[in-house]
Amino acid sequence: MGALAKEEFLKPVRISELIRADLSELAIHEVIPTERQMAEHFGVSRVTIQKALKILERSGFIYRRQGSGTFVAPPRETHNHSLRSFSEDLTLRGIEYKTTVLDVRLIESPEMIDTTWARINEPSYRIERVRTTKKVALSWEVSYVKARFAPGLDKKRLSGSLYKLLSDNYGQVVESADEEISSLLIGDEISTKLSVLAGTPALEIQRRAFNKRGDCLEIARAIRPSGREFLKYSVRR
Amino acid sequence: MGALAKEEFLKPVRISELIRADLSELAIHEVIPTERQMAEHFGVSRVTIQKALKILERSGFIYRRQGSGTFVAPPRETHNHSLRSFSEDLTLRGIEYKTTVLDVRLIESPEMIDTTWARINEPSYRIERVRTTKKVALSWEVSYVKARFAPGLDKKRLSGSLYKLLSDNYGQVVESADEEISSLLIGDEISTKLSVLAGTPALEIQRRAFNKRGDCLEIARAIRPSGREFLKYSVRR
DNA sequence: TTAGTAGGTTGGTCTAGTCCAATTCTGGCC
DNA sequence: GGCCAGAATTGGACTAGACCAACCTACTAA
Repeated sequence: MGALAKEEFLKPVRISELIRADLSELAIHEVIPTERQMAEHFGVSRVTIQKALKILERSGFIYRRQGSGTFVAPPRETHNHSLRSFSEDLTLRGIEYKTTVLDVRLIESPEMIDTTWARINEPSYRIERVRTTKKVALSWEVSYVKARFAPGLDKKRLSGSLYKLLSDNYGQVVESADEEISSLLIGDEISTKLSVLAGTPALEIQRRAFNKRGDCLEIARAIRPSGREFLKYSVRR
Repeated sequence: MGALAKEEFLKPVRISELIRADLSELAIHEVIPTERQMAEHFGVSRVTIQKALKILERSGFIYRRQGSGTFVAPPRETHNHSLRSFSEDLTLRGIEYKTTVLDVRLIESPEMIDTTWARINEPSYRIERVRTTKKVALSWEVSYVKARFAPGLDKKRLSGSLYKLLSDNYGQVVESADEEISSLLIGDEISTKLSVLAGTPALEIQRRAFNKRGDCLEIARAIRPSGREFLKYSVRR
């Protein structure tokens, strides 16, 4: 503790980052300092340390055993799976891609919205896009974004992340999403748009994205031809 | 608090269930009692109430706004996605199915384990199963379970949930799992085992399951022909 | 009417301390 | 040497209380 500046902010998240940085110095299954030691070291209460350790435990960096101590967990390939839009997903995986906007349109009358995979009862923007790398077609996507959450969306640049745009321009943060995944064979229409052979097996992903209050912001459907491309999920009880 | 029996357990989880039961009486977006009121009502501290509400918030039943209150969230179709084995998944969705064990075998020498989707370096049980409903083939699955975590596994009944068996008989609880999903066309070998036409599009799911300490208990691969069957995921940031 | 301010309410966060349960350590006994 | 009982340690869970920031409302002044 010593004579540290009191102005510093040491929330559990911050502390968990500090602890996490030290973990790399330690061997797998090595014990780390006790809660009480850390509380004194960081000059905070034990509850705060417990929250920091809880974060690291949920993230799979440590595991804990009552009566014995806290230990460094063996590394895992996909540590953190968080909610990502399709483009964020690609960016994170280091894949360079190009987004082509095929169509953006405001559909005023709800009955004209032709989604078969989810109902939407209000004016929405329909965004049709294709993502490609240098040579390979990655995905064809249609999103419906409710117009009241993003007025004037058709005037914006849609070649980047849709979620980032919603957050930066409209304060609408996607908090959770349901996804349904199925497989299908690519038909004629999409095969030309993606420049792949008709009959190629593909993943079909249908997504509904929600903000904190449970409002559905977006529904989307994506077709991803599978050239050994995987969707990764990490789930826990 | 009064003269309540001290033996009762009122943990945050229990309280969250009590609150959750009352939610159905309320309208969507209706405000619920404040933390302080609930703390007094249940005779616990405010921190405990906060933990209970945190559970409900994460599950999507309520949303909260600082300075204003806690509110009932609109219902969502898939509220809780938790980690399930393939069979738990089917049971929860109310699908009656039959499990046929095609093969169970202890593979003593690691180099004989022929997984192409994950490395496994120690003796393991290989379990090959097929799941069917009355008429439709649901999935073909191969699991490798490390033998040191489940000695004598081949003597057990494998027609139920593998995770339940690991938990009940060996104390090995699956805490988290990585899944990779891709699509493929069903080939000759699996088409006969599943009684579907070769060339049918299908989902390919590869799973690695871990206990709390990060030990990999099981790796598995499943093929699910897609007759409009969906895999559902719910993700949050 | 309108704009602005002050005060009370509510969730968000943290502290210091208590009690408990699981585990490990230790010392004595056979 | 081996075993067992008790002490010490560690994480788990909870309490009571404090302070803060966002929010809402009601009153006030222009």
